[in-house]
Amino acid sequence: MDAFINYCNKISPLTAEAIEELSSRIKSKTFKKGQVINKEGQICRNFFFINKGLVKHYYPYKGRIFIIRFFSENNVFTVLDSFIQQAPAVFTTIALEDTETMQLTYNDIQELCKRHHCFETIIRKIFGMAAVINLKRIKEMFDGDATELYKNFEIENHHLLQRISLGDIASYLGISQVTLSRIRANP
Amino acid sequence: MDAFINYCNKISPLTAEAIEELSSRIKSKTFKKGQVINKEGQICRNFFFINKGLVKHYYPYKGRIFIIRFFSENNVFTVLDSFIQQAPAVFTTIALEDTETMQLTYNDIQELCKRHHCFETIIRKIFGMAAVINLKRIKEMFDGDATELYKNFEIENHHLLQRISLGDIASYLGISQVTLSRIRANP
DNA sequence: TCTTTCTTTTTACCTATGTTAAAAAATTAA
DNA sequence: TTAATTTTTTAACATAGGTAAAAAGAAAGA
Repeated sequence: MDAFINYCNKISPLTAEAIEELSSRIKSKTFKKGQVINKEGQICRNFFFINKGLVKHYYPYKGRIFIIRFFSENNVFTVLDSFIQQAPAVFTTIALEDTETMQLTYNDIQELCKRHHCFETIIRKIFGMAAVINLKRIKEMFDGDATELYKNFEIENHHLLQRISLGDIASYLGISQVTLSRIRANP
Repeated sequence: MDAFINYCNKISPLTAEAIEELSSRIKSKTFKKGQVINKEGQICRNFFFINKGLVKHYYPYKGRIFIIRFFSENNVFTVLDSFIQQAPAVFTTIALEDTETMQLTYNDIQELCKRHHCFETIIRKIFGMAAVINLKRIKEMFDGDATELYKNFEIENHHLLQRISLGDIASYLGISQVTLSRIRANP
């Protein structure tokens, strides 16, 4: 829990009262490797902070899967569209490793934002950063051919390279496993 | 200006004081068709509301251009990454039609957020929506082949179809003009 | 109205990447 | 350690869509 409060404080300072209320609301929850955290069609009612582990967030389409993003320790995540609109998710989220999280419900976030301006500031900044990250992802998807996409991924996600399978990297880049294997063979 | 206040109030109510301060800070600015609003490399210092007109937001890469998004009347826009981080933009924004906007500076937004919790709530929601829209765009980019991408675009942007050139639509979909022309020929 | 410029379509050709299937390698379980 | 399962590589083939260039059409300026 301290890790999350720390994470928040780095973004913008929390008052003592906000920390107290936050602490009383936040709950911990762990997921086993391979466990579904939120399935498509299901409303995502929680906002997570990852203490430890790795998660993939994907879009199942015509039998293939397309990975939107990976989330790892010391980051927040939620099924953004589903959470914000409290509507069924089009994405599925599953744990790629045993994962420990802290969570706040939709209602917790609403109440904390309403009661503590300092917390609303933090959420505003988190949402802003999420928008920027998604924007960057759109840009990257345009960046040239499969080889360039992979080179880019290697640079941007160096720290995760060994933890993610080739198949999942291919799904993230929107190319086939075979193509990615070819790229690795002829660098 | 009323249009923007209206837009805000629909998201979450503003107090009278917030409206007053907002009114005193907001400025109007118009752009001629083809005029650059913000160029890559340049820091975007403003947050815009479009009263009238159409804008394209693109990523110039290796001689080609890739359009991230179109913005039209009754919507806010800014070069999100550049604005939030006050860092040089990687995108360029230009007016596709004569465009009338209202604008607030980075500093205006910071001050308004700090002084009026109600305004911070609105910005939080706007950023949240921006993140969701970008997420949706990522998803759409995975949606099948060029033909499906175009069908999708036709549905989602029906109201803009007649205002955007074939070349720009192709740039938005990440396909060549020739391919799009082929698609239109063989529906 | 005629000319110039910009946009869209068509044609021809080529290459990157998808698909399917099978072999090889690596990881996990027994 | 061996067996079972999963992941990665390799090969052969098919094709969607890219590039370049020219023709046709539409819009803008003189």
